[in-house]
Amino acid sequence: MAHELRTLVECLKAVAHPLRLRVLSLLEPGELCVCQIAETLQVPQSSVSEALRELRRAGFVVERKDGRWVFMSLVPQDKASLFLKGLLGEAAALPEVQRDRLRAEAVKALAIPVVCSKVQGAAPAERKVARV
Amino acid sequence: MAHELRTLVECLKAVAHPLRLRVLSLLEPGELCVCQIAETLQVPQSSVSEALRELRRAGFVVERKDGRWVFMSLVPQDKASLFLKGLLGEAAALPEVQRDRLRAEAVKALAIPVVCSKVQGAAPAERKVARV
DNA sequence: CTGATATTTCGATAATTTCCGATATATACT
DNA sequence: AGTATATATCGGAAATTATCGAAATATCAG
Repeated sequence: MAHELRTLVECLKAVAHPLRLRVLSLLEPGELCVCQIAETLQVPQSSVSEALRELRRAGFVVERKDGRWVFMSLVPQDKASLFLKGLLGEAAALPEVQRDRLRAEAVKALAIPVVCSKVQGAAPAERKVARV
Repeated sequence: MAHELRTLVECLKAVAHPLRLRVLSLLEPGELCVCQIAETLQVPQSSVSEALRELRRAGFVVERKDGRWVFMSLVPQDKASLFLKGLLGEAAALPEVQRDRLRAEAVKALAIPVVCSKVQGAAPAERKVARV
């Protein structure tokens, strides 16, 4: 996997972050697109995008583009690694992660465009028109 | 192990650091005292002490005091965890870590007080009396 | 092309982490 | 007691990371 200390440390940093670890755990059962993740975790879409960029840099996930959306999934040989198996095992036991998984099931039941539209308008609690 | 996402992330942060990961790997074969680690890794003693504090906080190592010196070792049940086994396995393959191990063997061949005196006097080339 | 939608990148502040010398604490020795 | 030794903690400047709205990019649909 990593051939240098520096590289291994970068991998560890990538997962040593609550959002990124939740995203990684969400992907264990299978691929999801960015907006599905954002909706599931209720965080800004740009934050999800940045989290995925780091996970990709570290080599944990890969993307598959399909039209407008981007599906991310765990890379299979990483899934086989003792380290990642151990980590995902630990994570799967956490209540936060289990809640995320349930929520993901509900989100996956919806059509993707519906999910995406929810995400883009979601963030500011109250905001209607008011441009500058 | 961790019962909360926060906790698990703290554990990951603890090892997502080059010095701390090297220290953790050094301890795999068995306990070492602070000055042995500092001498092996050629870093300031205060840095080793801080690294060990973080590793202890994260629950990876425990201390055993013996007179003036403090021996640190991995906690056994952690060694059994899939996560740590995987991580230490990855780390053991790294050239930096292998070099550290060799150096540790040489250091362990010396008497501890000798090692300690090397460490404390290391940084400033020469200092003799001069007390304000 | 125009407009809508999905995602990425940018910008800029805030928060956290790193690093190591200096100092403090703790234990041993005399 | 005092001195020496081993480790811990502090201080605080520099570097890194987090965060998220805003702007940019890319793709689709007419």
